[in-house]
Amino acid sequence: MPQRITIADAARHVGESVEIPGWLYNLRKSGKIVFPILRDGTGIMQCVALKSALPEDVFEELKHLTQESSLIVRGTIRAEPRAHGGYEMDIESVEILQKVSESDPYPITPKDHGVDFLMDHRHLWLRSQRQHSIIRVRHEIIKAVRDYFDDHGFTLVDTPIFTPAACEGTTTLFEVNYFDNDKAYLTQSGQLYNEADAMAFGKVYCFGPTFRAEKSKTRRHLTEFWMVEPEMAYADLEEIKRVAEEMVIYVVGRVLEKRREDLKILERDVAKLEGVQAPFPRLSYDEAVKNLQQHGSEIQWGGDFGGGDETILTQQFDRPIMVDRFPSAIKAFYMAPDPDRPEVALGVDVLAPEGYGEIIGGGQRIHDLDLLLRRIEEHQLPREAFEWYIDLRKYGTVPHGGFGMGIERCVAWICGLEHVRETIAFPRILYRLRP
RNA sequence: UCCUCAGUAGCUCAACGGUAGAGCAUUCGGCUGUUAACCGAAGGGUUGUAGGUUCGAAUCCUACCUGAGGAGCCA
Repeated sequence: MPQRITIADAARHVGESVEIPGWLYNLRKSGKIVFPILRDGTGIMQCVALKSALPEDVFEELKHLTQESSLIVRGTIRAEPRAHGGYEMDIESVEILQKVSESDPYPITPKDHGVDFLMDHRHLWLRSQRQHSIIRVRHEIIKAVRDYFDDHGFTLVDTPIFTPAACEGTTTLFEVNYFDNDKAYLTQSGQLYNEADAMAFGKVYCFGPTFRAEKSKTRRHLTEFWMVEPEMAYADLEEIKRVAEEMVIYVVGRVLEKRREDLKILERDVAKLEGVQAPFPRLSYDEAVKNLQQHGSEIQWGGDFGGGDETILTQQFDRPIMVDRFPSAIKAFYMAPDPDRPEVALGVDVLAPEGYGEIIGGGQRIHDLDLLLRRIEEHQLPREAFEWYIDLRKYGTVPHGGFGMGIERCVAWICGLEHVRETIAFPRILYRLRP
């Protein structure tokens, strides 16, 4: 039996007789020679079958093979400059596991398709080259994020998905009716639990899915998305900004190092990613508002940025920017106020360049017991639900904070995608639950 | 939730008041180096649904359904 290899490994088996299990990606034929294009999940490789070199029935079978039929090809690997990827297999024999029916052919052809059709066939769309590249970049981003935190003294302490109380507004929560005496919700953030974990371990992070029942129908929103959230005890806003900047630079660098081929398939302008270096421009909210007004925005001090505002702001820079000290009034109850200017909060947003918008939001949390109690009251939150959270301010409270980074927005930015729906295998967006 | 746009062959689109068409996919034929291969032929349609205007509607009008883009909200 020949050795079984993958297409990604083909270069190391030149001249050897091997077998590759896979699927038929495409087939080109020209009389007495056919070129089956094989994919196996690790890559795509052209094979060559000559009528004169094969038994009649094998050649005929191959000639009529349909797209996405499953097969094992056996033959010899050869370096071939005419083939994409530089290697080719001279087919000696094939084993067809299943021939896709001609009467019900594979729906995704090598030609163009519309968004609706592709989304309805997402389970098959994942087989195409472009989707492979995106998912591989996503994998690298997640691995780089984990490596960054693992190598900088953070402990992974994951937080629950079912939560009894809201982290932010209650209008955007998914309610779950299961627990007898309590309403439960799907988490929108692990942050509150992260704070407890940080008081136990110092530096922690969580990484998992989060859920937002927002009626958002834009290219930047998913109802279910993945978020990484670090939280640090004894950290102030400047430290939080430093870590966010360092992590983003590390992640972008890793993708450039390991997944350059995929960025090429995605036709990403890597020069734009190579420019992602320290220091990121830092603006205060005050400066950002002034800047936006000068560029024709209607924004007034006290208001939140609109989608257009983020674009105006980020277009002026060649790398992500950090905007801090937003008005406390538009931020969550737990945000620490600036001691010198209580009307602004010690929060920071990181905005990606090229119009990709907010990828990180974070800041310093309130660590003073009395102030936290006051804020819970002002926001009319049920104190009972927050008793455990309040405890963190009773037993050895310290300045602390962290941030959350949305993985899908980060993938969309690094890959240069128009829409976040391609950044996850099975996206959940408004009005779309299937497949 | 609101605003805008779009639904025609399996897919991508054309026809914009007067006989519904092309490319790809599928089938058959041709081609020994193709690169979304190419060349020839065939099959494939209640034009999203319901109603209306008209001698005549894919085309104009109304409602609904589905999708896309955007707004608000957010990562």
